Amino acid sequence: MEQQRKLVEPTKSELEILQVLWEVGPATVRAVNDELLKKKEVNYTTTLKFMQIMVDKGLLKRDESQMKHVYSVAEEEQKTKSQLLNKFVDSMYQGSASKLMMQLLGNSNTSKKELEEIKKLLDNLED
Amino acid sequence: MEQQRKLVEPTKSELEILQVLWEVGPATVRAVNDELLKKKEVNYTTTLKFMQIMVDKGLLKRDESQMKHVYSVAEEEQKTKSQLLNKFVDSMYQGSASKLMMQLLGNSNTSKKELEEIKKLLDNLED
DNA sequence: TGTATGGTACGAAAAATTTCCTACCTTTGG
DNA sequence: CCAAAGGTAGGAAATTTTTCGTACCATACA
Repeated sequence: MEQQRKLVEPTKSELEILQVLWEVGPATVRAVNDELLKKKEVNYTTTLKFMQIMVDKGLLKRDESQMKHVYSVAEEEQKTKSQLLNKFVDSMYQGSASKLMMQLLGNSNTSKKELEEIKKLLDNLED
Repeated sequence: MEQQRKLVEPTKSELEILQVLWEVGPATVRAVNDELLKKKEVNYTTTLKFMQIMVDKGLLKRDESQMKHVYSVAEEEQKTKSQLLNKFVDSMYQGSASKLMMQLLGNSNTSKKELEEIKKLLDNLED
């Protein structure tokens, strides 16, 4: 049963699967599950079910030409991440990227090295 | 039934309530609900229930000395936001703030004005 | 006084998300 | 050919999150 367009939000678990596919590219359920297993206990059929649901929702595409179906993401990694980031900025910082930055800067977890990186980025952006 | 310490994650709905309390400060259920109503349809008792649950989870505190209980957040806004941001950066950008920045920069929603703001921030940080 | 109004508490229904059991199919190797 | 291994499909149970009905208490005021 095919589903609609309208920008489906991945759930927590679905996002984990997206992460794996972003990292390793198109893959079988087995491969994805093995990857997930490095982080937490999860049953093969559970992962299978999720990936089926995600196809249904339009989050993934599936190549069924082989018995071992190969799944890949339906949207580009950057597009999806950007959507999620936007939603995050909107809901947490009233859409203000610089407010988010301030948080990041006041954040001990953001290292000096990171800050240098960021400055470099901005400088390059001048052009 | 009082709950544990261990950094409870607010759910989507709980986060909405936190947002309101961050904005208006300590408030009654009625006040929070009225605020929520500006954004979406929501029943008074639903909001009440959430806020009770949140007290239980340790996300909110409650002053019961008056009949109209007054709720306030249990943790500082910045602390909570910072936690959530960290989790977001970790899960989406492998903990790299500069990766997140790049996303933000490549993002049409981030305006020139925002970028200026951010540069200013970083410059001030030099000291 | 007593009734309308507006609060809280509680439990349970409804919906969404997560998990897993079972049936069944295909491939592989002895 | 048969059994074992490893796939998919689908339904349904379990859990978590969300929603709401109802009971009950307090206050206000006609």
